[in-house]
Amino acid sequence: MTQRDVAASVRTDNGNGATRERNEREILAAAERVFANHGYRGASLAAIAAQAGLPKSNLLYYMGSKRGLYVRLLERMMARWNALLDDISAEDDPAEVLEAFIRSKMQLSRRHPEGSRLFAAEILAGAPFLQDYLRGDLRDWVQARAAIFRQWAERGLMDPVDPVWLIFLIWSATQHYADFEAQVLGITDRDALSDADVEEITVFLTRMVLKGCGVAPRADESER
Amino acid sequence: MTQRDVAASVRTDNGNGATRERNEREILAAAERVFANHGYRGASLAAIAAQAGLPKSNLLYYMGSKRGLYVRLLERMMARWNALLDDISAEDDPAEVLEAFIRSKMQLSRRHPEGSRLFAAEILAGAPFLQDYLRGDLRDWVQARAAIFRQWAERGLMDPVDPVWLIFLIWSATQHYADFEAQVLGITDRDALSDADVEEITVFLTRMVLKGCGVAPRADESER
DNA sequence: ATCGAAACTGACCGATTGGTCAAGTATCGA
DNA sequence: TCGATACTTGACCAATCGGTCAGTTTCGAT
Repeated sequence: MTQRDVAASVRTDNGNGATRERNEREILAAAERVFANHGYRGASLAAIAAQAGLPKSNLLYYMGSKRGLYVRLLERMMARWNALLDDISAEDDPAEVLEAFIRSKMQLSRRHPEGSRLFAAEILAGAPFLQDYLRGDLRDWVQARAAIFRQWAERGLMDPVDPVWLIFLIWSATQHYADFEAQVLGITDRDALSDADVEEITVFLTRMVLKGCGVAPRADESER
Repeated sequence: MTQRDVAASVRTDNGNGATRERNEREILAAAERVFANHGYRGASLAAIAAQAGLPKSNLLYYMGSKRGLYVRLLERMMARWNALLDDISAEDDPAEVLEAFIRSKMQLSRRHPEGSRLFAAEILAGAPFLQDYLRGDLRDWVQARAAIFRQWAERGLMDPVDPVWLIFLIWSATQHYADFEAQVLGITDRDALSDADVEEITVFLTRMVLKGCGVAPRADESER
């Protein structure tokens, strides 16, 4: 962006790229909802366009094709995911790492429930678009963490549980509140989960996991 | 079943009702696969008919409509689910009950992965067909169990964790291996989960849950 | 004022959707 | 052998699908 362009977009909020940016944001949000509810095949461009308040032709003008739109949404969700995959080392405190892991995963589900459900629908369908990611980057990430968990176990900092099953346990438990939201709300007779609910669940899951695999709680987490 | 139907199926085992039975079984199996992969909207009768090896017209002859077929599959899955919702009382041993709970849920996901994914897709879509079930029978069942868990906690048999979150934890962790099978297999580089894998995961989850909420293991579960 | 590019959209396309229907064939008890 | 019932299926339907395209409007830079 040149300095003049910046000046232009400051001058008027519908400057050069602003229209495109706004419409794309609207389309992506609408598409995420529809794809999350009905999966790739079950989603229709007409439904997405209606949600976005745009003609179908306009939607295709920006996104090119249904497949392109879907892939773009998946990539955005994977980027959010990768953003919280911080590095850890065997020197870190297991309790701190596990709690941060659970908490950040829980917040991702909380902040992007539609994206989480979109991902879930993709996996349910057999991950036709994400095969390479699962067998590549994500597998590497899991194996790296697993190696560190094993070192912790050797040092007696936690029980010698299978690290991969442990990671799956944390993933499933946290993702549940986004993917199965309809079930959670129906059974607990709620309209929505409050921030307090989410915090309570986070604390519950953290305690279950830490105690379950024999990790001593953090120092500042007093017994009660 | 009417009296005439019973008489007919008793008379000859490949008699009148046998053709219907065989075709319906084939159709239901095919439909479960397709609905599980693509959800209600994403599934097409043509795809189901192709999987079942029947013309689409024949499929509709037996099932009446797409909606009717889908509802029938959901009801079949709920029946399987209800079949393992045995009654428990506060006098039972918490460790035994929790282990049986985890084990039977794990086996349900193992034996009927497509049914499990079908259910998951229905919930992902906002449970349009299962709202009443979730807010009725299933809620009652959860609340009944929760009451017993609380009694156990009062008697010091387990930590005073929120029973509902605990039930959701067990549901999500067990269901994960059916619903996210593609992810599990991709990350662990497997073609399928073996019986030994499932047993290992079951033992892992049982130990995590029992230890996590402070339940003493069963007497015959020796320490090692 | 004018020009080029970006944005926009209704009309339209062939393919697929769930579903109907009439015209069969198969199988059975009588 | 015969009528009834269950079963089978290709042809067909209106509606919807993802996508194309030509034509128009909008808008900033000159």
